[in-house]
Amino acid sequence: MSTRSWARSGGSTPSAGRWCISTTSAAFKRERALPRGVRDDEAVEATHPTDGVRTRVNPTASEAAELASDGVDRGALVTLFGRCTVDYEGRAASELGLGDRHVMLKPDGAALVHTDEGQQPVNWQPPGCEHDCRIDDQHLVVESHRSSPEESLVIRFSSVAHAAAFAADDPESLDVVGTEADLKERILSSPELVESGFRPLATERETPAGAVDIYGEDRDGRTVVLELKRRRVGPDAVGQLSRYVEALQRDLHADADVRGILVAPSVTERAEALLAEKGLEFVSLTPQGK
Amino acid sequence: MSTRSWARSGGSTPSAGRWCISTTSAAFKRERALPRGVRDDEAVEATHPTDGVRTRVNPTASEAAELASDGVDRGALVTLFGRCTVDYEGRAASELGLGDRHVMLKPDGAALVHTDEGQQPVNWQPPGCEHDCRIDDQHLVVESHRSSPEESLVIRFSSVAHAAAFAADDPESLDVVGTEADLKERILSSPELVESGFRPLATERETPAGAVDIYGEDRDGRTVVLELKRRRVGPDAVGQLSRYVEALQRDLHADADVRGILVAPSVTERAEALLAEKGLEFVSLTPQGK
DNA sequence: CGTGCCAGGTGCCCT
DNA sequence: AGGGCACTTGGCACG
Repeated sequence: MSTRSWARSGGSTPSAGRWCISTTSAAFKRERALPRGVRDDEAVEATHPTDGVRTRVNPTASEAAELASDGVDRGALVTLFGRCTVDYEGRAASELGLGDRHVMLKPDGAALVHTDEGQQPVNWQPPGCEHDCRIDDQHLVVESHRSSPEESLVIRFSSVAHAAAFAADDPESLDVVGTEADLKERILSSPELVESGFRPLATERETPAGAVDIYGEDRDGRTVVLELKRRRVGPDAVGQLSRYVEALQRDLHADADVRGILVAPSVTERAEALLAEKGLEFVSLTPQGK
Repeated sequence: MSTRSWARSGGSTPSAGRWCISTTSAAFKRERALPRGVRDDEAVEATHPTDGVRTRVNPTASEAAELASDGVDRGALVTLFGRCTVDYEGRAASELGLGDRHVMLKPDGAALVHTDEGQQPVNWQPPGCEHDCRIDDQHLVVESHRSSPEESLVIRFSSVAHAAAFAADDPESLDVVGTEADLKERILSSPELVESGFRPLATERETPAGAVDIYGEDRDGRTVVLELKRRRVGPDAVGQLSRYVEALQRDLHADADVRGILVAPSVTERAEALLAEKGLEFVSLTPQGK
């Protein structure tokens, strides 16, 4: 009943992963023709473009384990819903008593345990894990494990209300607008937004303290360091800018006059006080038209 | 077809949420007796302890919308799998073309869109949203919306391969070991781990720059500020400690001698350089027995 | 509600 | 593999 993740052994490139998944869809249909001696509350065959679904309601532990193991083996996205306990040990350790949760096993090795509350999973495992679905003492046990760091997630079901395996084909990638990168582009194409006469000279300029977002000169030829934030900032951003300014002052000359400007939609009160204390400046700018 | 979230209107306390959900389970059973003129590939009735599951494979858009809307209304955890586009607009904005994804709508108003890759959802909405499941131009459209900030997530399905609603009862809370709080407890009960003669005087002591993790005195009566981190730290933590030390030096007396000690498993090279530069110290400690 | 900060943060890019 | 940092960060605790 041990399982193997295609996504890991098949290669880490997205295209390889996608290929696995599209073949999975066909494999699903072949599999369905086989008599398995199980109740047919599985997925009905469909001509739907999105095919490749295996489902089971209130399965036995064995049925759930078979479906989950098979799905993992085929590179499907597997979901389980039922009453379970969850134990994690790795960078930290955690215990979670019996309750109803939704478990998702991804073909890239990620595992997610969701309760009915919160955006974040109550427990998880990052991509790159091995999913193992087995029967232990008549119950379904799902274990996701990885090395470096050594981490293991063990989900013990007392009952499974639903098990499903989905063959997913997703060629698209997300396109986001309104990030810090957009703010950078905006400033580079319209430097006067920072102040009249500002000339950007480099981005990601390296200093002993790290890379500066935008490095340039003001109208008087003084060195200017910009730290960009896409949202309202607190003291941490001031510390970051301060480190860069100090590093550049050391790096250039002892008497170098380096201006540091924090560019963000707004600053908190404490951050503003820190800015004043360090002799740093602030310019209000937002990524997009907002 | 508009929906309403029980978890939001019913109150924000966990116990209230749980009460809603347990009643939901009963409501599910009542509902199931009603003839609805739909194919019965829904969940079979079961005596299983984890009950309250409605499932539909390859539903029509209307069937999926009905199941999802009904589930949301009843405070269930709703999942959809199918081919869809996703548009988000709020703090930022994003577009995602057609692909197979898994959508989860939680009774607390959270929404998650997962592809077959990655631990993180490709799109999401935090708790507190209103989920709306409707038919638009023959297709299922799910919209999760919230105000303050104004944010909306729109999922347009070209086809739905699977729809499900789960009544979840989860009375347990997660117990984690190995956090910064554990490290704090460890130091408070064994201050000599930091250094011989160290005496903690306060935790979360307020300074103009923020609250100090542990505040105390060394064997010579000098003020000591501890900044704790559960894992290996970078320059940010040094900046944090530095801010506290500077603030305390100002706050006490101009000539106050304040020591700053970073307590963590280890530090990066650049962080170590920053520590030396600022005259701060480092003590290696880990939350648990690790 | 905003401010500040931890998190098993995750993800991305770089060396 | 490790470092540095952005993120629609999320989540919590506190004023």
